[in-house]
Amino acid sequence: MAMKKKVKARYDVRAKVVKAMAHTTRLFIVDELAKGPRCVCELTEMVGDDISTVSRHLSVLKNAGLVFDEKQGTSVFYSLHCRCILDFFSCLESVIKINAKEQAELAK
Amino acid sequence: MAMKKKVKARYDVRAKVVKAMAHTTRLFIVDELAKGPRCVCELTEMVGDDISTVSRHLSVLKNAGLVFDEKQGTSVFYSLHCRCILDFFSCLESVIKINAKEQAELAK
DNA sequence: GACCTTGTTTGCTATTTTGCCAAATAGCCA
DNA sequence: TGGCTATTTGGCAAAATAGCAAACAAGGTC
Repeated sequence: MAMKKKVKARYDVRAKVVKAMAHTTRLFIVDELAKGPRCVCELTEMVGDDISTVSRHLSVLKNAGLVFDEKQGTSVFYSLHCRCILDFFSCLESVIKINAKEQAELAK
Repeated sequence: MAMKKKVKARYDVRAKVVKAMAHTTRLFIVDELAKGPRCVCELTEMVGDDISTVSRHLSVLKNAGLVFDEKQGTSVFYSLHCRCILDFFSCLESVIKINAKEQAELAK
């Protein structure tokens, strides 16, 4: 009658990862971490939100298994867990480009 | 001081697409549409939610430019706008697999 | 037209997500 | 130890989402 439990569970796992990415700031952070490890205060500086907010975003990403952290002195450096996340961005760009083209088409 | 407007705008556009995918049911729907066009009632049957809920999910996907709809008699068929969305799933699976492996490693 | 069937929209409530501030924690250094 | 810096966590209010049910719309059929 409804989505089977097993099937639902599979999509739940996927959704967890997608949800972790589903925020402007977190997308920015992931992209930034692609360039290398960054500490919370560096990211905070770039993002411009309160440090507690940035820390919270990072914990969301960490919780989804997208990043990991390492303590170095009093700082905490975050890194991408797996560069395959970056494929996301190319997927995204394709979708966005195609939509833009479509939009332009309709505007004619 | 904060993320520059232009940069933020770019990530906002991306986030909109990711957010549209950030739901168990919507991920399921996208995957199902990969197999071909489906009408709302078919999807409703599979998902098991109220038809109004499914309709709303579809409008979210449509609004993000991920799907489009065509009326056929009294039914409305939805289709994937661009198959490149499916690359998302392979990205997701990579991430999930790697995390699972890591988990197993830690459990040792 | 009356009446289905299929979908969309609206109203409403419940839940989740955001993001700031303040308090708590942890590592350094004097 | 005290004080300073970097980060996390708890509390809380505002905003966004989710999902049901009822009202509404649009195509068919008789």
